[in-house]
Amino acid sequence: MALFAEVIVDVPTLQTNQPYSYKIPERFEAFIQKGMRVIVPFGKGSRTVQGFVVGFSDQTTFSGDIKEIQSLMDNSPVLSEEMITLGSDLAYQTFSFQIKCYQTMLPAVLKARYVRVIRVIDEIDEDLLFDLFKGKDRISWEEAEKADSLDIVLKLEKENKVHIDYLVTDKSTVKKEKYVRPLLSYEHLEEMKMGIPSNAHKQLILLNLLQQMEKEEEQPVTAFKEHGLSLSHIRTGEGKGWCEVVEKEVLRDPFSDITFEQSQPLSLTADQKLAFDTIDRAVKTEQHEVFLLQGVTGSGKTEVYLQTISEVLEKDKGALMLVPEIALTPQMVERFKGRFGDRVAVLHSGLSDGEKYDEWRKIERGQAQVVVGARSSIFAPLKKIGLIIIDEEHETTYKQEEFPKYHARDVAVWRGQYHNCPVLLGSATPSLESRARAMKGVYTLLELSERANQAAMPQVKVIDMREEAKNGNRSTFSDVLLTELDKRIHKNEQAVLLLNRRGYSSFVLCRDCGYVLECPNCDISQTLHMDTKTMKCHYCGHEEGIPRNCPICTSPAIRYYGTGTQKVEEELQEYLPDARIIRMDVDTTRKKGAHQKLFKRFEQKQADILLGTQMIAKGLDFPDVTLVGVINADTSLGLPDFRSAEKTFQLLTQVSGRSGRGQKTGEVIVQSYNPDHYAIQKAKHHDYDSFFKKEMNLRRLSEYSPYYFLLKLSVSHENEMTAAKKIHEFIEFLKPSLSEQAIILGPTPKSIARTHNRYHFQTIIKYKKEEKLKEKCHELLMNTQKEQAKGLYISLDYHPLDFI
DNA sequence: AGCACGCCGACT
DNA sequence: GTCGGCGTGCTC
Repeated sequence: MALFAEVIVDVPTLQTNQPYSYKIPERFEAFIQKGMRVIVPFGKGSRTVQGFVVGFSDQTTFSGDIKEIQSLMDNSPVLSEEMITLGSDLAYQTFSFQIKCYQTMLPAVLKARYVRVIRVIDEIDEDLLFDLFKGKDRISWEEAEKADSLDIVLKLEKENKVHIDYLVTDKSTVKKEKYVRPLLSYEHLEEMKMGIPSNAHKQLILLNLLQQMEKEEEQPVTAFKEHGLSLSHIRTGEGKGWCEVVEKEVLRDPFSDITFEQSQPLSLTADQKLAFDTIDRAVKTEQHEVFLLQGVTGSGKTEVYLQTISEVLEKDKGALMLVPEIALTPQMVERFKGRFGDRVAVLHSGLSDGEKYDEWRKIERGQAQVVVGARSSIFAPLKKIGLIIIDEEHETTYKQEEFPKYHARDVAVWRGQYHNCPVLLGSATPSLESRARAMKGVYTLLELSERANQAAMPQVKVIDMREEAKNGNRSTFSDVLLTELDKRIHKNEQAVLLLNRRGYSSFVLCRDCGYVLECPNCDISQTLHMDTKTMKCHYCGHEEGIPRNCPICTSPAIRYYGTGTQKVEEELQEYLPDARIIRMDVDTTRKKGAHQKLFKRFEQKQADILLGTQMIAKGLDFPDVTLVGVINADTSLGLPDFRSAEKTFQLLTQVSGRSGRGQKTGEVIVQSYNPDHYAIQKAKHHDYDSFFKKEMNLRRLSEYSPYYFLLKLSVSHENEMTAAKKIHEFIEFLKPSLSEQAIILGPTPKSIARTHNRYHFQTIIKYKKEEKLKEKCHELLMNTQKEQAKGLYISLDYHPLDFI
């Protein structure tokens, strides 16, 4: 047996971001395993913290006294060998702490909770005992804090009158249910009937029910309650030795009250079959390969997923499928549960922590082999993975914006390599990065170019809002859109209206010519800052005055652009008084399950128009929707982001795909002040390929991804000068190790330059190949530990998606 | 993070 | 003289 356990402790700092050696007490020798959570003493006092055992060793270089592990928190490991390695890799790649990675990979309930308890161990002053301890022998740290008596407590501790216990627990609760078990045989129970009073009806019922069971068979107490028996009735029987009540561990099933209709595999189109065969070959030969499945909206990507997963299950392996949170609709869950039944575990944000934990255990124990879920499901504890799918791979929600700032796609590829299994990226509108990789042969491209049910792609009309303005229509809606909406209401068909409100930044747009003010250096939109009354570029910091007239057409109608959903709804109701409208935005969907309810209402045709933001663009399948309207296509074009055209194209394509899914052909109306913009024109013609070509060319010229990689460095401090000085200093530190090719944008104050009384600055490094950059960044973080401890905040984001 | 050690100002 | 302020450095 190894002498020491190597433990990653729950102290998220750089200095402690390494394994610590602990002695293994004899009593744990037989039980301790890699990947278990342990409680260890840490630091000078008697503080204890949670830790993860990541390895064992027979010797240690540490010269000080080595402490012992205090206790084990698990009976079996919560982290597999794979997860231990993945966590430490992830920490390095994302500039994060190992402990944070492990915590992110596990259900929230397994995270440590720390409780400090003050316990009286010697005679103390009676008044004090009464005042502070209320006559008890212990109180919690929080109670003492509330009573403002921490100074007294610390004094008492010095005098050895009280002891402070550091307790480590977690929030994991295993749900238990009570079961009844007869202890007597049928005949024996029959005899018992003689002995009870004639008016003891409940007892008689109980005896009868017990007689219907085999001896020692178990039935839940709830089954007895249906016959009018309470727990106390059963307890009486228990007292008489007829039966006993036992507790059994059960898994919460969030879908227990829903029955899923069994669904059968559909026959595949030629395209689908080809895609299926190609992926299936990689599954069968256990080859790691990344596939990009590019299929137009409605081309049946999901059916390809389902059938490939079936093959994976045949091989006795598991499959992992990631979808964006908002696409995790009951419709989607139904399709998976319908095909694979109980073998599916679903992880989404609507579940309680306890429910998530149970789904996690179901996977861990091998009771579920198919996992469907949002971003963090990429860490699902499947032991043998045969396939990983990322649906809507272009979605930005796959990148976590908090530490660790990981991208699920990168983790998917990592796990795919580990398990020797294919990774399948699916989208109607792949990110430029993925498509470019497919062109270079890094990924294998598979295409589905036709809709599965032979339905035609919807007709897209682009309405020039400048013309509308010229004709005196200054409202949110064009005449054409209103007319078409009215038609739908009378034909008893439905419409979806998208209010494009991507991001929160404001920009200025010319209402006469559609011009958006751009940065002369960075080719991205400038953002309006009312505090300084200027236009600013978020990338390089360029700043200029707010234009009074359009620099292109000299019109004075150049102004701030943006509208709220509620305002739009009111306006729409005015124009169409008979329309039944469902509004979906953050306000109406805040409550748990509100989302589903609203969709259900729309599905049951209790409304004519579904008006909403981004959340209505994805994955919905309503056969009676024959019109999709995009109210303001320009909002996403004006984003201060070099991906604004790509995001606009994706959004328009996705939302157009909602129209004409049934038998009737669909129509799409896009309102814009920039009707000729290529993102809008290419979306209109459903032409991904030529959009890709055009956008790639622009990216090459403006030196952005996928031609360049990006790294974002953010610094903040309560003192503006310090923050500014430091970020310059850090750039100077990194610069010498960069090649000629690298380009540094900024530094610049962030759009919200001051939050929580801190000043934020950021800089973006564009580069092609910098072998030493990552290492140098780690060096930077190590060198600045002291300053970081003194309130200087440094954050590095590898492949950032967010520049605001 | 949290705690102890350590070196300077206003009190019993 | 001491109590206690929070600056600094370490935690197997």
